[in-house]
Amino acid sequence: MTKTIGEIAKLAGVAKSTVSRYLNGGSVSAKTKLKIETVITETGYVPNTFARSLKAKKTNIIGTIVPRLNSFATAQTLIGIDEELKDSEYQLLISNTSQDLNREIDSIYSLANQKVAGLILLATKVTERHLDALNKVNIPVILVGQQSEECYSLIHDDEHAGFEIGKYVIGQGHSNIVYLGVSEEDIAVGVKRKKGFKRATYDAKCAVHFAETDFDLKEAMKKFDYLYETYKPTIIVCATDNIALGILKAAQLKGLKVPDDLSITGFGGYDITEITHPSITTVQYYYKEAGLTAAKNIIKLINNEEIHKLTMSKTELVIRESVDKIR
Amino acid sequence: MTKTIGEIAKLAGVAKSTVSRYLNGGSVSAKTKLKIETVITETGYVPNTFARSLKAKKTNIIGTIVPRLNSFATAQTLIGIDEELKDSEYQLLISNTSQDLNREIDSIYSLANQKVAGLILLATKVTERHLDALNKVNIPVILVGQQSEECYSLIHDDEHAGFEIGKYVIGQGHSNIVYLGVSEEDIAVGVKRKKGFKRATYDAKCAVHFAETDFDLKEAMKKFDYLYETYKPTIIVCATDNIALGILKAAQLKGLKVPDDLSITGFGGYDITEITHPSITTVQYYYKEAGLTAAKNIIKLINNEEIHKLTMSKTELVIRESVDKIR
DNA sequence: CTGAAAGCGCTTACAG
DNA sequence: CTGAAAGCGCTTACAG
Repeated sequence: MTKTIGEIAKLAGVAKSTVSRYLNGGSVSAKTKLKIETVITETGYVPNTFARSLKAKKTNIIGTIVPRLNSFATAQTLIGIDEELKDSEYQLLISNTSQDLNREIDSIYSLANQKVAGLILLATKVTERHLDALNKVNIPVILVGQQSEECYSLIHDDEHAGFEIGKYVIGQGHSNIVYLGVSEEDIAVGVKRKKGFKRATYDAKCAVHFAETDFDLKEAMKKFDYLYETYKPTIIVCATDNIALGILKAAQLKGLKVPDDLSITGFGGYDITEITHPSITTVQYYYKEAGLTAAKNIIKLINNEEIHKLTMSKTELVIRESVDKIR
Repeated sequence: MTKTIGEIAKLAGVAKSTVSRYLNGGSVSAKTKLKIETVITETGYVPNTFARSLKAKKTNIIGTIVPRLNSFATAQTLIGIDEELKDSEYQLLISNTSQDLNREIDSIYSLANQKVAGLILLATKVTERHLDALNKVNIPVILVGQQSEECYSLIHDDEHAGFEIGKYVIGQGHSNIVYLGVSEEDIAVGVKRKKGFKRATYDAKCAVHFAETDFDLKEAMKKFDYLYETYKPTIIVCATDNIALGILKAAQLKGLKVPDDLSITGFGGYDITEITHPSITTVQYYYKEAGLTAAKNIIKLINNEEIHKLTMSKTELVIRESVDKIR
């Protein structure tokens, strides 16, 4: 059924090597080119990827390692990568790790073993083991979401995002604030967003109470009562939209009116924050665009073109209904 | 750097074919087995996938074609598949089509060309072209979400789901109902859910107005005003949670209180329906479990084991806050 | 520009 | 149980 390069060669009356050269853009005369072209379209010939990869010792696959499949940020980033890659000669291979660090490391080696042309790593944390693995496999890599001195990285401007939220919250007159962040192990979400927020609120005469939770919505809900009762804040600034969603739900379950009784903000710009009632004031992250850029960059790296060590994706404050003006 | 089977053979003092046999579970004596084992662990040898696939003319890849990446249903199904496959000898390859029918067909051929061992197709529609392609490529296939006589299928019990919602809505005393469905081109969502709902409401003395929208949340929002003004329903039964989310938002924007002024239901059991205020009464679909089962089934097919032509995934009514009791 | 030959790293009958 | 040999479908120097 499926043809080989040898059969194509025979049908076209040329040598295998000539067909191969035609396929790979080598020098072929106009008329042999035509002959081969005809045969190929007639037969619907498609080269065998394995044979090709075996010889060439590389593939046209871009491996993308993601921590989870069911996240807005992941999905959008993947969509961006996919969009950029689908019309290129590269193919996207997605490897999910379910937030298991070991699987993440394993995936690096396993994808390298499959001779992927490049690697995009949607990172939540960059450990020594990551760096070590990336070093060993020695293929082009782009980190997305976290930054490392030793890698090409694409990050969102978390600190700026935090700063914008901080400025806005102060501007709305809030002076008793809970900042509900996440562990500082996560540099982007845990450290930088908070840092930007601190910088914006530092000079203002306001109390900011810092608390921590994880990325889980339900966990945030559980934390709500304690935070609200302890600090009686007029606003809870949440380090992710997901956390904000949890706080919103918990507040509403308690019978509070948002934003009249309590204001809430998030980070990320997940679609759903526009749909809740009230809609949530947040900072828009451009995940899809980041994916596009990451894909473009990895292709450049593969082609030995220069790219910046660090690419910054912008963020933008989106003012909606969940923040009250305090007078 | 990376070793070949030949080097392993030399180090172990045996022939390549013996190493190969060891690798593939052929008969090898205990002591040669030990020798080879030692060398392999010492060297960290990993067989070259391409060489293997080239010879064997097949891979251990399960291709999964998805219509979109940013959907709760897709994500959950993929998580299920991934979970089942990650500890097996098979690898998951995800191919996104962005709801482009042509890309869907292309993906079938392209994955077949890559000699995937099996194919899982998260289908929204099954056309002649699909069947044709599936037929031609002649590899094990499982359809998920839609059913076809000519394929192994795994579907959710849409009709039952529709029936349950219908029974519940009637039981709550609603008699002026809008059923907001989708195009009948989609058998599962457009036809079966409605059919079940009709069956449940047929005998009741109530008015059901059938309307249609697409899968887009914003589109549903746009439809709201007309539906509400025209029919003055006490409830809008939406064919997906996404549509329900749109209707909920539109109703709230109009200043209606849900469920006091208007009740709303969905289908799917998306996480977010639990978080909205009010939470949405819906039918829980078990996407992740469906993914697990699909993966198990495709492996059985690959191994020439028997499976049922049709597997039904159950659905379950989840009563929450968005439906009022009418007296 | 074109072709013959070697080789990529594995597996698979076939002998022994 | 074990090994030598052929071959999977391609690409890549090397001659011409």
